[in-house]
Amino acid sequence: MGRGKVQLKRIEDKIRRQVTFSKRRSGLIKKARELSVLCGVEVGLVIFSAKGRLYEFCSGDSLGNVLERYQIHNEKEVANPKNDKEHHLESSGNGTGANISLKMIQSEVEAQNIENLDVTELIQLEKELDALLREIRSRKTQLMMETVTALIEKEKKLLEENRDLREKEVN
Amino acid sequence: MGRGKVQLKRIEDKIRRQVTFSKRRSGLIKKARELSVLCGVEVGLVIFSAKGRLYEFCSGDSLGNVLERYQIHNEKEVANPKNDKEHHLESSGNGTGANISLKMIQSEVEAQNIENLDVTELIQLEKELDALLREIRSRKTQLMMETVTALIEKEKKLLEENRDLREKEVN
DNA sequence: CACCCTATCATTAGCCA
DNA sequence: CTGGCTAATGATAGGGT
Repeated sequence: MGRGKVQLKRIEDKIRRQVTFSKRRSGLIKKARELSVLCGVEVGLVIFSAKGRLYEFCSGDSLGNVLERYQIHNEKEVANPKNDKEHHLESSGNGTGANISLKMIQSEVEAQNIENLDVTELIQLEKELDALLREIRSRKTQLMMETVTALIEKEKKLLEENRDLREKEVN
Repeated sequence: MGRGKVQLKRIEDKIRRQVTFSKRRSGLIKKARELSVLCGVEVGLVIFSAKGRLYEFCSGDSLGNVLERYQIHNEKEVANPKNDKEHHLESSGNGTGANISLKMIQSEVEAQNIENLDVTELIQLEKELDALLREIRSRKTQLMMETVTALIEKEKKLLEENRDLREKEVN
């Protein structure tokens, strides 16, 4: 396809490879979806980008058996931080862009049933969700770093305070 | 594709559906192979036919190989935490799987100049490094989570101790 | 079913904004 | 990097063997 014939070997140019990956990845996922819908079969697809990013497609549940491992993997990345956010991380900056976007998207999704959205709207929604996901991941790391730093400082202070109190007790 | 435009819904006619399944299945697998080769990424694909027959494609040796990575990865995540709970951020790095792999790879790379490796060896090396990178990223997250948990617990203890000491002082 | 053919539709490589 | 554009290749529905 395209202007030139395709060689069945690794694309050496980094940029071209990245672009091709992006295009063909979505194409492959589309094909997988079509196969599962048209033929009513279960399809599972996982793609690891060179940078270790995971892209996946899954048509049904029984296949979830196979892909469960990946979902477990995802849960560890997504679910765990969430718990701790409620637990301890909430002290740092909130009202972030992610939160705002999330609310906007949630209301958008609630406002009109997804079934009623056309392709353009779905693509737009998809983009927003993708961007949000990236933002969330980045934010997650940032928050965890801040939390660790804060906790270490707090620990230092408490240790000092503690030492002082002990000294007083001795006197 | 083909003589008629395609509808994005299940093909009702059994025969047509079966034929389409057969054709598109091979097409999908071909696309998956192309993506993995052209872009040098790992792709895993499983297709369950209506009768439960399994068709699969994997960029490496077997689909299990790709999935195995996560199993191994998960086992390590479950088995290791005990060792590292005591450590803080600064005291990381001991005989983890990642380190062992790293040493192996480092010695491998040092032993023979990269320039002298052939494509097969380079692909193998690439896979190892890719797997290692993913492992490291996951491990990073895990360690940070553990660190946060440990620090929170330590903070609790210190606060209690602190309170006790203050009470003593009052008396 | 599997393979062959071919008109048509679908995907995409290369470019550019 | 993200999004069109277009030419050209690639995939495939329908039909035959």
